[in-house]
Parts: sequence; structure tokens; C-alpha cells
Amino acid sequence: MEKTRKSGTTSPRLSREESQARTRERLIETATRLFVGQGYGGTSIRDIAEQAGYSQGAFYSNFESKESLLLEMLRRHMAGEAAHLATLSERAGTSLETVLDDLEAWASTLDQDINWSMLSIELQMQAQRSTTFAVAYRAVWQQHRDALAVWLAQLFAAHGLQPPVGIEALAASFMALAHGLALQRASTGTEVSGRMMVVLLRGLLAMARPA
Amino acid sequence: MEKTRKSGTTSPRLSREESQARTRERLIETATRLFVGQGYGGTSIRDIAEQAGYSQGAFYSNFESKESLLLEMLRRHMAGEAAHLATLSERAGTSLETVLDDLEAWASTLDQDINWSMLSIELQMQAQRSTTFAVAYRAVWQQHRDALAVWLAQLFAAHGLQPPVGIEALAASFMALAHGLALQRASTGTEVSGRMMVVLLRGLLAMARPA
Amino acid sequence: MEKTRKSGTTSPRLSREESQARTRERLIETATRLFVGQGYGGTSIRDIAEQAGYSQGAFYSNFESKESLLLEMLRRHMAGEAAHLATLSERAGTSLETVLDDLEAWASTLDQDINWSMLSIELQMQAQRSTTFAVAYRAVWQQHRDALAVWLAQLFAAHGLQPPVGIEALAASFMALAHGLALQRASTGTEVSGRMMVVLLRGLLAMARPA
Amino acid sequence: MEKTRKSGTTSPRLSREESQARTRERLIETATRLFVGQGYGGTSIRDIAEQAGYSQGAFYSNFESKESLLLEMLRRHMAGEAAHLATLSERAGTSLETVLDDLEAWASTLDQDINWSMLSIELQMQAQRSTTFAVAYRAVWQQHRDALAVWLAQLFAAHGLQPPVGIEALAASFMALAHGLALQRASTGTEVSGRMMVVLLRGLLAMARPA
DNA sequence: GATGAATGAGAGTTCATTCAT
DNA sequence: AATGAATGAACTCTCATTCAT
Repeated sequence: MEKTRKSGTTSPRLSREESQARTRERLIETATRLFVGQGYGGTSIRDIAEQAGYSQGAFYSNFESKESLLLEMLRRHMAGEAAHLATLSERAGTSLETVLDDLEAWASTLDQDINWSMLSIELQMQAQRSTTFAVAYRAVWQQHRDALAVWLAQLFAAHGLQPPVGIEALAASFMALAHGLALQRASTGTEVSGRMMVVLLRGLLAMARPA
Repeated sequence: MEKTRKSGTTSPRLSREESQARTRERLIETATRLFVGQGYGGTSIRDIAEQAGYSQGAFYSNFESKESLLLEMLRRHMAGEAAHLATLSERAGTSLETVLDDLEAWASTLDQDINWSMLSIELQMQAQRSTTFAVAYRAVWQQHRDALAVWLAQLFAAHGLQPPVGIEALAASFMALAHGLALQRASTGTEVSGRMMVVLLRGLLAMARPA
Repeated sequence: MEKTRKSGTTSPRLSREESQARTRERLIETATRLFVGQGYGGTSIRDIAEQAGYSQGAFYSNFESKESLLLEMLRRHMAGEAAHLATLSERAGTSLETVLDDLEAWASTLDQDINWSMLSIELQMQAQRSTTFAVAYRAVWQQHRDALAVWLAQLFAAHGLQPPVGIEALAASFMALAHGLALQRASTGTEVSGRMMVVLLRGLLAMARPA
Repeated sequence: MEKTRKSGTTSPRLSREESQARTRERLIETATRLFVGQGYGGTSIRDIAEQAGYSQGAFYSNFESKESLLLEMLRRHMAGEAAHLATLSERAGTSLETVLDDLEAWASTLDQDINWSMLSIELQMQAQRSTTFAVAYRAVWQQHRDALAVWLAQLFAAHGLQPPVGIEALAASFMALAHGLALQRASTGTEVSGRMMVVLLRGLLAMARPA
């Protein structure tokens, strides 16, 4: 499979692997768009393949099943979020204002990337129904929550404060709020910006006692 | 199925309307249970009718379509929530502790009545997909948000405080949080209790400036 | 379901049940024809429904699955064969010539009813692949073999002869021969009549020792 | 898959033709195994290629189509059986016991080589469906029957007996019985050994009149 | 000669909905 | 009002086969 792939010098045409990677990429893009717009259950493989410009068979050359495509999306989702959180954590020791700006920036990313938010909710709904998927989803979710918890812990510690509730419950709540807002935006069109998260965090800091 | 068969001659009280109301009621109950467990898309009318002990035709004698059943549910959901909010509002003027206890009580209702929470999310997902439904959903949602906003306004006013952000955004955020937590509970099994809402509200009060 | 079915006096139209029975019958007839001609695997439900003049859905209103249709066929096959064997057994005590004529008559039934023979082979092939089906098939097959064995035992006893091999093995062999001849006829067009069975039985009687 | 990759420089003996022959051989072996276990229709080319350690394309480099592979199998089947019959015929003039032992040996070969038996039935089923295939099958089948008929004729002649029915019908019947028994064994698990053939032949000899 | 991604047709099955009874 | 057989469209998925590499 990877034997003769030195690809010469310029390669005016796509090699086999490149071509398949492209197909796969297009299918994922199309599927993401459709899942967001019509939901996982409301999107057929026919739709995905057709809109991506391929046959249904092409889908099955690239993914084992509809659910395995969703798992692939979950993996990518995870990778993206992990990167965000890493950035957040890196700067957790600096001034409070900087840190809260970082949070707001992250939150507004969620706001803008409505796709990911809705997809994330699709993922959660699917997790409720498929055991296979639930296991995978839970693992990813815990990783996120833990990373966020670490960041929050650093934040409170840096200001000599004691969090008013368990740090993991706090992290979970922020994630819940982000998802809830995304759902609300999608279903009612209301724009309650990610700023709310900053406001709430400020409130928590305001009420916290010294450690 | 064989319950009202003998009523022909002797039971003048279970009139046709009452009998149909009963059918309707049972269909709604069964449908709620199934939607919560398997989702709107994952539940067939055959399932609903069968489990309720009727035929598919009986369903269509009572509802125009699958979606119109969901609209009926939405109406009932609304009525229930309105009642809750009314209670909450009634006592908004009393001591802070009482009021926060009320909030926590309401929040824990959401916690316990996982059925309604999940159904509520199903409703939101459906609102994203069906224009008909979206219009109805938005109206109901705004009523809720406004009632909650009024309650929050009373709360801040009673303590001579100025809310740190628009009162409607605040109300919307609390609803988003409630839904996000329900979704989280369903998909990850995590129990971050409705207490978080009280904690956050305390934080907001702690950071608020005098009016 | 059976409540108001007194059917009056003449019923110019088909009642609900009659109408469905008709549909079911037509589907089975069509399916038999197609299975015989193109095999079980080679016949699609689409084909069956279309050729019978119904929708695919109608098929599923009448049968749970493709295999359950085959099971229904097996049941009918069994009933038919059982009737044949009963007739055979009834007259087992009469003169040898009569009895052998009966056997030949039965064998030539197999000959002529090529449909059943080929279907029977389809059933056997399916039994090799589906566990569900194998269990059902084995039960039916054993019943047949036992009935045939009883008949053969009566035959040998009536002439004071001792069968040269176990009576059940003998019965099984006759069934195998009947199926093998059917298969041969279908695949090569060769007409080796069911008379062979009579010839072989005569041979067995000729070589048998007194009991 | 990785076996012949190093042969580039040092192995002048595994020529292209030999290498291809090897591929072909492995595909046939694997296909035989799979057809027997899952049937012709139940076996995909993907399965065959994968299990043999090749790509689907390799299959099509070696065979025109799925059916042409089956034709190749038929050819080999024929060759093998022809060899058996030749051995049988060679010794047809010796004592009756020897000859019947030979028959039983052949029959038990069929018994043991359940693979060939089931494949043979697959071939017959396919012959019923494909005209191309049917023509080829019929030719092979007639050759077999004729060879067997010659052997039977020699047998009767050697004992100065006159066969009770046409010698070709007799041969066809024995083949039918062999196939029927194989089918029975596969579908019901019943072991009615090939000894039955010997018993029946003895019966025929017992009832035969002098020539 | 061998690869395997992609095709296109078709498989079995499900489902919201209709309508004669 | 209630029945449930029948519809017709859509579903996920499989497969023999093709063809650029």
C-alpha cells in the first residue's frame, strides 16, 4: 500500500492514496454539513454520497457504516477541542483579564462554529442510543472535562481562591452551558453570546473564599 | 383494547368524547415514554399504537400526523412549565434563601423528570428541522424565557441590585444550562445536579452592583 | 379481529380477512413459482410482490421476512406429504402388486410435481445455511422419514421378510433418491422416472431373508 | 501477499506464468472451500480474494467472471471423477465381492469428500439457472453417467445377468442417489452411508434374470 | 499481472400514511 | 371512532464488475 509512494518530483495527477483521501475528506465535509442541517437520523447515506458527488458505494469504500463515519467525526472533534484547551491551559497563569479573555475567545469559537456545536449535540443524542458509540463518546467527553477542570483549577489557584463547588462539576457545567446555548441558538435563533460564560465565571470568582 | 367493548347498553357515562379522550391520553403517554427512550425519529407510529394497545388507524383518528402529536406534547410541556414558573414568581419577594431554595427545587425537578428534559431536547431538535414546528416552539420558548426573566428581575430588585447582563439573556442562559445538563446526563450519565444553577445565581448576586 | 364476521348471506365483496387470505395465497403461489425457477437466493421480494401484483410492503404485511415465507412453504409441503404417506400406509397390508403400484404412483407424483421437488431442495439448501430454518426442516424431515419407515416395515412384515438394512436408513435412502432424481431432472433434463424406486424396492425384497 | 516480493533478483525459476498459476490455484482452493460452506450465492468475490490473500482485481486477472470460476471447478470436478471411474472400470471383470467393494469404496469417497458433494449440488443448482452453465454441466454429467453405465454393464455381463432396467437409467439413478444422500447429510446431518448403494446393487443383481 | 477505489444496480427491510371495511 | 392491510418511497448495506494506477 505504501510501497511505491515516493511520488517523484511534482506529480501532476493525484496518486491513488491522495485521491482516496480527497474522497474521504469530501464525504466527511458533506456529511458534517448535512448532519448539522438535518440531523444524523435525517441524513441518508444516499444524500451524503450524492451531494459529495459520489456513488453510495464510494461511501462504503471509505467507511464501514454510517455510525463509523460519526465516530470518525468524533475523533476529529476531539482533536480540535484538545488543541483549543491546550492553548487555554498554556496561559492560565497570566493576569485574570487575559485568562477571561481567553475563555471568552474560546466560547465565541463555539458560538461561531455552530457546526461543531450542533454536531456535538448530534453526537450526544447518538450516544444515548448506540452502546458502541456511547462508550467512545464518554471517553472523549471525560478527556475534555478533565482538561477544562485543570484549567479552572489553575485559575482559582492563581488567585488564591477556593472553588465553591467541585472543580469537575464546574467544568461539566460549563460544557453543558455551551451545548445548551448552541441548541438554543439552533432551535430559537436566539443569540445569547458566549459572554455569558465569562459573566458566570466572574460571579464564581466573586463569591469564592480565600483558599 | 377490549376494555370499552361492553359499554354499549349500560354505561351511559363513558360517552364517545370521553372514550376518545382516553385513547388520546394513552397515545400521548405511550409516545412520550417512547420518544424519551428512543428519540422522535427512532419511534414509529406502529410502536406507539401497539404499545398503547390500539391500531395504527386509531392514531390517525386522534392526530393528523406524527408531528402534530409532537405539537400537542409541546403544548402540554408549556402548560406544565408555566405552572412551575407561576409558583416561582409568586414567592419572589420573600427572603433570598427562600427564593434560592425555590430555584433549586425547580432545578431538581428538571433533574428528576429526565423524561421531560429529554423530550424537551427532542422538541428543540425537531424545531431545527421543521419550519411549522419551529414557529410553535419559538413562541412557547419565549413565553418561558420572559416568565423566568420577570422572576429574575424581581429577585435582583428585591435586593437592590443591578443585574450584570440583560435580564433576558440571563433567563435564556439558565434555560440553556438546564437543557445542557439534561443532555449531558443522558449522554454521559454524569450527575451534575441542578444545584449548579443556584451556585451560579449566587455568584451573579455576589458580583452585582447596587442599583 | 373475528368479531363481526358472520358475513351475512352472500357477501358480493371480499371481507377483510378473505381479501388478506387471497393476498397471502397469491404471494405464496408467486413465490413458489419463482423459487423453483430462480432459486431462493435468486428471487427478490421485489420480484415476488411485483409479479403477484402487490407492493413490497404488502409482502411484509403478510410475512415477517423472506425466510418466514419459506417456513410457511415448508409447513404446507409437510402437510401435503403427510397426506400422501397416510394414503400409502392405509393400504400397506394388501397385495404386493397393489403396494408397489402405490409406491410408483407416489413416486410419479414427485416426478410430476417438479415444483415441490425443486422447492424441497431449496429448502434443504437453506437448511444448511440458516440455523432457524435447519431446526424446523429437520423436524419435518424426520416425520416424513418415520412415516415412510413405518410403511416399509409393514411391507416387509406382510411378506414375512427381514429388511436387509435398518428400516430408517432405507426410508432415508428413498427420500434421498427422490430428491436426487429431482435435482438431476432440473439440472440435466434427464427423465429417470420414479419407476426406479419400485425397481430398487423389488430388488430389496428379492434379496431379503425370511424373518 | 508478501511471499513473492523478494524474488526479483535471485529466483529465476518462479516465472510469471508459474506465479500466476499459483495465484489461480489458491483462488480456486479458497473459492471451493467457501462455496461449500456458504454456497455459491452466499460467497462474494471479495471474500474469495481476501481469504486467498489477494485483491479483487487479482481475481479478475485470473477469471472472467464468477461463473467462469465455477466452470473451471466443473472441469476439475469432471477430471477427478473420471479418474475414479477409470479405476472402477479397470477391475470390473474380477470377482463380485471385489467389485462391490470397489463400489463401496467409491461411494464412501463421496461420503467423506462432502466438499465435492456439496459443490456438485451447487453446480447442479447453478445449471438450473444459467444456460451457459447448463450446457457445460450436461456434457460433463453425460460423460460420467456413460462411464458408470459401462461399468455396470460389465458387471451384469460378467455374471451372465440381464439388467432389470436400462443400464443408463441405472447409472443415472446411482448418481442421483449419491447426490441425494449428500444433500441429506448436509441438511439434516443424517449419516446414511454409501453402503446403501451396495445394498441396492445387490438387490438388483438378486432380482436379475439370466441374460 | 495485480491493485483496490469507485460504480450502479439491487438486496431486504422499515415506515408514515391512506382507505375500504 | 377504530381497524389494519396495503402503499410507495426511502432506508442501510452488499455485490459483481470496471479501470486508472
